[in-house]
Amino acid sequence: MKLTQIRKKIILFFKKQRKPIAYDKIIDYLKKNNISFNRSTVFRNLNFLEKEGIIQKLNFGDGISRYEFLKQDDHHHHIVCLKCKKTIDFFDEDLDRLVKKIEKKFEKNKKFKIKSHQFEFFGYCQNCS
Amino acid sequence: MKLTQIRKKIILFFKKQRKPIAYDKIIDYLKKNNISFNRSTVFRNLNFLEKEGIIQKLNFGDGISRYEFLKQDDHHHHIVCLKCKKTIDFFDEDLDRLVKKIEKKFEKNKKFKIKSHQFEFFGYCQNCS
DNA sequence: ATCGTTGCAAAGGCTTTGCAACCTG
DNA sequence: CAGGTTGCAAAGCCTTTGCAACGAT
Repeated sequence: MKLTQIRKKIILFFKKQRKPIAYDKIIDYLKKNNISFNRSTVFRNLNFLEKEGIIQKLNFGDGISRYEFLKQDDHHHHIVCLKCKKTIDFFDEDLDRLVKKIEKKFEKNKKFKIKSHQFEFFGYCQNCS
Repeated sequence: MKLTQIRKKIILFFKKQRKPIAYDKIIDYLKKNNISFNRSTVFRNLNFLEKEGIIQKLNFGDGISRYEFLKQDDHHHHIVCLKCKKTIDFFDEDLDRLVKKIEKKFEKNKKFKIKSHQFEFFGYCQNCS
């Protein structure tokens, strides 16, 4: 992986934020910091970084792709405000255990090779409700 | 709600299928059955039927909206094949209980009013793996 | 007859692509 | 220096919208 200028900036932004970021927030950031960019390049980098496992694509059901910096052993889920899109991370040990159990069951019974899952809650945060 | 010709056909299709259907599958169906349609009208009906709670929008993380006929007391989740997009429904009582517990916890601690959640598994079905 | 719904055409928003030029390693 | 990466411009999708005409109740 080549560390081009724009790629560095994007990775840095993800590292600093450590939360789900939509494409247009990245554009805002680049503009605000007078970093020259091209939209295709930003998209290409998002796809690339996702493929490399550096960021993770998230999907809050509003048609907007968000990405989040991915640390190892950092499995967590999100609670997403339907209005302001603020997110809270959460991890629940019981849930994790149960999910693993369910996965095993389906690999066995339905011969379905489970690769990933998405689990997010939606609602309204204190400000928005 | 007016039962126009096209709306009837779309609802009928959802009722017959009882599984997640993408927009273009609906178009295919209408074409195959020589039902005249207009793309905007199909979209408008999908939005309308979702708003009315007749169908439910699903989100499998591939950027394609899928909709599924919604029965009352029919809460279930999906296991989705990453390749052919075939889905298996599943319902797990323990999971349901745990989800409710988690929701309560977050409403209390984080003052987050939970409205919905998405929980889907992804992997490869027997044919595709 | 009313008012929700449709068809049409156009546009909007997000994302991808081909190609030549460029820059990183 | 080579091959990955970028910039540009264009196009591809999916989806929405304004408006006049239509049709279900």
